[in-house]
Amino acid sequence: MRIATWNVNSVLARLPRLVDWLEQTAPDVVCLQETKVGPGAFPAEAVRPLGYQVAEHGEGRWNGVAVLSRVGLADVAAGMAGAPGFPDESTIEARTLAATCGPVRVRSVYVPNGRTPQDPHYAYKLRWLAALADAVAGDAAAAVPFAVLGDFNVAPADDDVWDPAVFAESTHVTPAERAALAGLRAAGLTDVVPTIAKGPHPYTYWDYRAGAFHKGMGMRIDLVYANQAFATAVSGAYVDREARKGKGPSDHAPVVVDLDL
DNA sequence: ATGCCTTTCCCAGAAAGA
Repeated sequence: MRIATWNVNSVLARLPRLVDWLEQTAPDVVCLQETKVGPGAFPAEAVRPLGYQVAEHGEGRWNGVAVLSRVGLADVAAGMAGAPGFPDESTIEARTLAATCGPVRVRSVYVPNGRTPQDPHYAYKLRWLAALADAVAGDAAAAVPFAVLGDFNVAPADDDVWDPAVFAESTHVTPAERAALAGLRAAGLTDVVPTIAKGPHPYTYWDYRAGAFHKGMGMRIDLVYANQAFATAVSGAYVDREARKGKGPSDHAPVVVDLDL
C-alpha cells in the first residue's frame, strides 16, 4: 500500500501536474494541503477516472485539505475537536481532515505558518499543534494503522533546514514548536523520515525565490507521524523531488510512504 | 543543469507563504 502527502499550493493551479503525478506514482491514498478551493469546488471529476474518491475540506482563497483514496473512504471527519480559531474563536480555518482508507486511517494537516515568533499567528500555531496532539491521541494509541501526514510548518531538527543561522529569529525552528512535535511523539507517533535522491537532507520545501531549489536551500517540514501499527509496516519512504522540478511546480515536494501490511 | 516567486482575490495590487 502506498500513501503520500503533498502540499500542492492550489489544486486548481496544480491539476495537470497532480493528475500526471498520480498516474506515475500510483498512490493508494494521498493527503493534500493548500488546495485553496472552497467547499464543493475540488476538481474530483479529474481524479475519478484514476479510481480516486475525494474527501475535501476547503474554504476558498486560503488553506484547504483533502484526502484522495482508491481503497475506500469512510468515517470522514472535517476539522478536529478543540481546534482554535484565528483571528478569533469564531473563525475556524480548514486545516485538517481525517478519513479511513481501507486498512489505514489518515489525517491530513496544514499547520498554521506562524509568520514570526512575535505575531499572534505564532501563538495560534502553538495552540493548533496542542489541539492536534489531543485530537489524535485516540488514533495514535489504537491498533489500527494511523498517521498524521502533511505540512507541519516545523523543522524537527537543525539538520532539517539548509542554514540554521538564517532561521535563528524565525518560526519553524523554535524550541516551542519543536516541543509541540515532541508532544505528538509522546502520544505514540513516530517521525517516518524519508530518503531523497539527491543531497544529504530529505528536504520537502524550497522557496520559489532566489533559485532556492537549485541551490539546495530547503527545509523538511512535510512530515509523516505514524502510530506503532503504521510505523512497523513501513517498507520505504522517499521525497519525490522530481515533482519540484520543471514548469509550474508547487514549492513543496510530495512524501511517499510504502507499507507492507 | 533542476534555473532565479507564486497564488488568490479580480483586473491592481495587496496578502500570504516559510
